[in-house]
Amino acid sequence: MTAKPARTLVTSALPYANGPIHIGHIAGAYLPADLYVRYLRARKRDVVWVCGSDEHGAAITLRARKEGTTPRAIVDRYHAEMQEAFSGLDIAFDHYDRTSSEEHHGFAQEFFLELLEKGAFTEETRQQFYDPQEKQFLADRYIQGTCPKCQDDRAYGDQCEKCGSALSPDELIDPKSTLSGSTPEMRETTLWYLPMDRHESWLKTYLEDGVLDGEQHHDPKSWKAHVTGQCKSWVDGGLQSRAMTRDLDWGVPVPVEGADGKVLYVWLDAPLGYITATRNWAKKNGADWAPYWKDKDTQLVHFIGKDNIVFHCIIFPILLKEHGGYLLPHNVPANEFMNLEGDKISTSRNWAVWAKEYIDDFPGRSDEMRYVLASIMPEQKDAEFTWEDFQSRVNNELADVLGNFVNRVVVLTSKYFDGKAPAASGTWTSTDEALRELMASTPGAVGDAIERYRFRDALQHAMGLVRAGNKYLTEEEPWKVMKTDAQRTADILSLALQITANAAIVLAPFLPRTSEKIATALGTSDLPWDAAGGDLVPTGQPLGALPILFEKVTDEQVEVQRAKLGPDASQEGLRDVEAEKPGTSFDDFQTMDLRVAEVVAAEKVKGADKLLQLTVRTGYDERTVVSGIAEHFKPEDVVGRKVTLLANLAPRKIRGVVSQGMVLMASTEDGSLRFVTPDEGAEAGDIIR
RNA sequence: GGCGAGGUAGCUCAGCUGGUUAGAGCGCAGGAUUCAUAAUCCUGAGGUCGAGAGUUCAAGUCUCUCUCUCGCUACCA
Repeated sequence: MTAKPARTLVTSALPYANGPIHIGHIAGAYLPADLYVRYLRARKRDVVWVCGSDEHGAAITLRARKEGTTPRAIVDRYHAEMQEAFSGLDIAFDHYDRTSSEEHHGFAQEFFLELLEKGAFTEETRQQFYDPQEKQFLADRYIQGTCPKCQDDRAYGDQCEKCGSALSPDELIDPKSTLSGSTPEMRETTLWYLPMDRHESWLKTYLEDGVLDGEQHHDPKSWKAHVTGQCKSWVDGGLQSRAMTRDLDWGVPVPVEGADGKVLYVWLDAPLGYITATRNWAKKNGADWAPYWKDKDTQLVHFIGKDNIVFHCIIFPILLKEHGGYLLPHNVPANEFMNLEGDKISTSRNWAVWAKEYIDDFPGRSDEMRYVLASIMPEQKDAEFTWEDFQSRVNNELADVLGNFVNRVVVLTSKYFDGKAPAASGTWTSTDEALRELMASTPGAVGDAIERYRFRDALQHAMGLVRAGNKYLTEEEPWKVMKTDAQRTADILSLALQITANAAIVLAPFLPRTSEKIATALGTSDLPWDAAGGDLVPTGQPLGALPILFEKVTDEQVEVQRAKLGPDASQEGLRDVEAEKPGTSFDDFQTMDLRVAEVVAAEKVKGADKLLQLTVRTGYDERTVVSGIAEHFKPEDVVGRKVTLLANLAPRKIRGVVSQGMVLMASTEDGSLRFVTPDEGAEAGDIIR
């Protein structure tokens, strides 16, 4: 993109509406987009930024069931909560939409039908069980019946757990739906697949050379290495067909006769939400949405986290191109992940800094969090947020360098020139000239960095101007010069005021609130980016009030925040774990044969990361058990241990090895495993009951 | 197991197409200074650029092997 685009459409990943927003989300896809868009707006470019809640998918229905409520209630709650979190951090979308809206359903269906007409999908028609009561087709796992081989009456549609034989649903005797218990009927159904292998050739050119339809589309070197790298590895590895519909009752219904109980796959549904959002933005603002998605001189940029790369760079582009008429992304500046206090961010372990809680605890201090996240943004590798680092950046950089600089300038001007911008003589010393050059070049440096998605670098440039201002004041010592030379003092402070005004402009994308406060203190409300680099505060302009820009973060505040991490203490030991399974019977329990066993040998299964092949002694035989614990235990750690064995589990071939039983493990909150070990004195072969 | 991205000063990170003594911020040590939110400024110490081998007149920067971290994926739940 050397030529300036006529307009830019920016999207941020649609956050999934089943949990609150934390700083990892913010630093990944929202703050960078916000910085980029604020900058473009300041440059008076035509830019629209859309986002919205992703409200479909199985995870939401499961959560609703667990909480005893409806999917609608879940998404309504999080839709509201997420908007609050974003606005608390001044993440200012032009439009924030949601995928459960009527407009989106209508548009997504229309889009799907056009793709269908154009033959973008391959159709596979087959007989599948249908639950008339639940009005949906049943995945193999949702059907239970009697195994034709061993007559066990709890065989699933894909496999009998008792004898281990692989089954297909129609082999089952007396099949039942596990959803309703009713007898399913066979119906003809169509599945739609996206055959991605058809698209390998143009994708390769698009990703590697930035060429699309024979034209230069974007500069591939401007893409981040990890984005291009991951995409190329997918395409080179050969693309597979991917199902574009799911059997679910919560989502965009497939708009085809006889497709009851089928919805569009979320990865078809969600990115189309970008387009819906743009349409709704246009409707709201009396604008035309089409140029933003269809005109060749529009630039399309997707901000996402690294886990979404393939969908935005491969699958969505395929859909857009197949449909025709739509633009493909010109850049996808995906960020890596943000870690927290030495560990991964985890919603379930409450190892996160929640955007909403931050604003509750630090009201009005969104700029501080924006600043810190921008300075440590995971642009090319994973980054780490710690509260100590937060404190040190806020105190040393924002309060001491920026806040104090502005304060010095305003106080000196008030003291010596009655609070009005003094008149400069017009002759500058070489020191002055050097500083004026930096002032002139800083907006360009900041802007270039932002346009290349180098936000930390941009912030460094902006803060560099402030640092230079501090140095200038210290070296020129206006408080001494004033005693002998009022005009020279006026020159110094005049320049310092221009530096302050320029800093307010280049920092505005990062620190919108602070920038406004500085403008007010300089007696103006209008500091346009296009005037940056030169003199912005006219002679004689009366200065306004300057509040303390940044309070220091205290050690106590840091401690409070750190103490909040991890399992919630107020819950008094109650954990947020999976709901209990529905009741079972004593008879059912009796079918399981649990025994104490001793591991006598262990080795890694070749070609598998997670599997250990164990030889266990039961007291009456020795057998092989394959266990998925290799990531947590080395073979030498488990030999000699007494374990709990589910002895009568149907044998099953795993990675070429027949496993005769299962070793019971406790799964801890952090995802690691512990053996269920009998107390001292229990011997191999002891029966557990 | 396959693939991708990383591993650079105590900490957080920059280092584009290979080129003289490897950089920034913080922290640390010493000094200057007082207009200012005990703030600011200067100077300094500090790195065998994950390990090993290779290509080259020259490698943090290219090639190969190994190792660790993160992600995708497979096998697995």
